[in-house]
Amino acid sequence: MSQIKTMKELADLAGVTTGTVSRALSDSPLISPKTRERLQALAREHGFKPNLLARNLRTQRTGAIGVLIPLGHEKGQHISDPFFITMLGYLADELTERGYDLLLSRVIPEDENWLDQYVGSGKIDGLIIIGQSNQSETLDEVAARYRPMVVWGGHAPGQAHCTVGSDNILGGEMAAQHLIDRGCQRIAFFGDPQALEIAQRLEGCKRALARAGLADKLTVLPAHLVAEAAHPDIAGFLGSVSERPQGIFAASDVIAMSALRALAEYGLAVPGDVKVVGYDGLAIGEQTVPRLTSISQDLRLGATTMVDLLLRRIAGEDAGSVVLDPRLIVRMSS
Amino acid sequence: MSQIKTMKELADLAGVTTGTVSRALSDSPLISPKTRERLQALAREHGFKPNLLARNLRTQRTGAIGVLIPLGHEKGQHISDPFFITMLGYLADELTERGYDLLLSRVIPEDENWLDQYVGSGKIDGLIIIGQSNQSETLDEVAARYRPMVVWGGHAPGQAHCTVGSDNILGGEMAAQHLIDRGCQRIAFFGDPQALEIAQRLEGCKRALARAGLADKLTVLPAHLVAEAAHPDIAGFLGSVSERPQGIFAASDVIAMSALRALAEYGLAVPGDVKVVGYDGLAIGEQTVPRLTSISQDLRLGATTMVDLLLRRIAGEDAGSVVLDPRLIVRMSS
DNA sequence: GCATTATTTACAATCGATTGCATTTTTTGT
DNA sequence: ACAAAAAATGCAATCGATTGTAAATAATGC
Repeated sequence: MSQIKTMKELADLAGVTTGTVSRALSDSPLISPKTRERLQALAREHGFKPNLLARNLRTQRTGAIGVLIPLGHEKGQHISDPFFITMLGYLADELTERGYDLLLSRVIPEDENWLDQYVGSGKIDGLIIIGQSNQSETLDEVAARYRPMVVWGGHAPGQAHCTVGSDNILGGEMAAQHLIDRGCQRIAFFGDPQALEIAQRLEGCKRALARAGLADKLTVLPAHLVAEAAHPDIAGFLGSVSERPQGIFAASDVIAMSALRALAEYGLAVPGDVKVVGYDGLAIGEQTVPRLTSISQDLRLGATTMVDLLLRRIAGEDAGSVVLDPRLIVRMSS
Repeated sequence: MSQIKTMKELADLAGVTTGTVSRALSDSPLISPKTRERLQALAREHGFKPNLLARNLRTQRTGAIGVLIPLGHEKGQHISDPFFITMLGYLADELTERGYDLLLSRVIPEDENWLDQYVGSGKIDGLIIIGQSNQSETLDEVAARYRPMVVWGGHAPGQAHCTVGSDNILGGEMAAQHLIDRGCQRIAFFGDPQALEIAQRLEGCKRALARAGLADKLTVLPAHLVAEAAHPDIAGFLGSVSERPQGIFAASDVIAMSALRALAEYGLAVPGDVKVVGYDGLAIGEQTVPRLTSISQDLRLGATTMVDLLLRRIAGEDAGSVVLDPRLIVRMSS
């Protein structure tokens, strides 16, 4: 049995034209059930798979969604970052469920118009960007002319691009309030407020502290987001402060894990000596010792929502930003 | 300035034909420097990006490499598994560096000929598969007719598909020998030997134990690969065994992390009461408490090697399997 | 200055499928 | 059995680029 590569070959073999084959294989009602089945059987028998490029060129859709992270302020951050990776996994599940493929490309931050590499190249039907980093202006600018784009991150008033993310201010407030409830007075915030989301979490943290009259007890350590880079930041901090914090609010679970490790190295008990709260609610927090208390963002819901919005925008609808509720997950570290 | 979408438009604007534009933009020597620069400037000015689908259809290459995991024996395993994700990150880095995109699609294990979804659909130039699971036969079969395919995993004699992976038998031997060197007698192996790689690691483990005359001291627990599923397996095991093992060799770092957690819950000190060695050498092992001793597979090198082999196979060369050296990384858990 | 060669550019086929419209075949009504 | 309506198929343009070949223009030699 010769291998059938194109519709033309299959059509010749069956004594019909490619048009008929095309319709038969796509279950068009214009075709008689008899020939439809005959052609489908023939296609199956010869293992014929239509060339998707040709189909896509004709139908003007690719069936692929681009996913990327802009790493503006944090060069060292790798695609293998747990948060990104978790989100990527959910997106992959969600997109494939809906018949889309996921096209992952690395962003070269040096390139001025990095977004245009994707947009308009015809390779993707839409774009999901994970994390704004410090690229909000670029995103706003592109959003003006490219509609099918959804961004994971913080939502700020006046923002032109469509975002999905948790209420970072509320989440920050919840984390700080939890530490306060647990009896902490001196609180340290680990995270670099250059990124919008982290700035918002810090903002919420400050609000809770102010309400409790503890505004002057806050220390902010602009720790890196990458685990390897965060650890020395944190170890250095713990070694140098005169008054050890009673509670640590880490702006991400990855930072929190570095904090747990550094604390263990200093012989400090968690939650006995120091209580720790992370942010993200990653699965990895279940595996730390002690298991990590965290402000959970429902990333699965986040992924679903992003895909939802994106498909609606692809369909021409003008779907707007969504803010999700953060949730406190109390485990063993607080 | 109107938006130029196609070459035809640009050609009309410049008063030439699409052929000329095409050659000008691809720096063909058939074009005069003068018109080349004029057209390139015009293209830049109007932000023209050629449609990649059309190009790909014509040139018969897509510039994308498919990446997938077959999850034959472990349905619950998710794309967000740390090992897969780490490998994915390296692959993404490596592929994009060489100008390829990475197309990630989920595999539906129910579908009989899942591989044909990719192969021959014209969407990808080559395929990288991470982990053989229990699908070795399928892979062999497809490898016979589809050349540009490379698989991460164990290499077995008589295997038709091209693999890259560490020497799992040697790695298993190293892990067990390390535990023996540390004074362990009773050793437990955590991992399900259904998968080829894990079976090989167990084999190496057995060899080392036999050499030390400890062959009868081995217990095998076929723990799941997924962290959430592995934990109950392990906790149950620790709760039920009469003689607690002195050393644990976990077939993956993810399993090892579950073990660390379970041990902590049972009040057992690591490495005091029980010593633990993982496999993979994932970055996450740096963040556990205590930091995890592991048999490291150089995943970055692995990714580079896979891409190398794949591109050579795409070029028609008949590149064969590669076995990498495992390396023992001693941290704090042993 | 004219024939000849070297450069440039235009023309048109091609990649492999989809789809509106024309045409043929089948079915229905009477 | 024949006209009219309905269903099935064929025809050919199309998506947007690439590329071999032919044609037009410019450069060279004598």
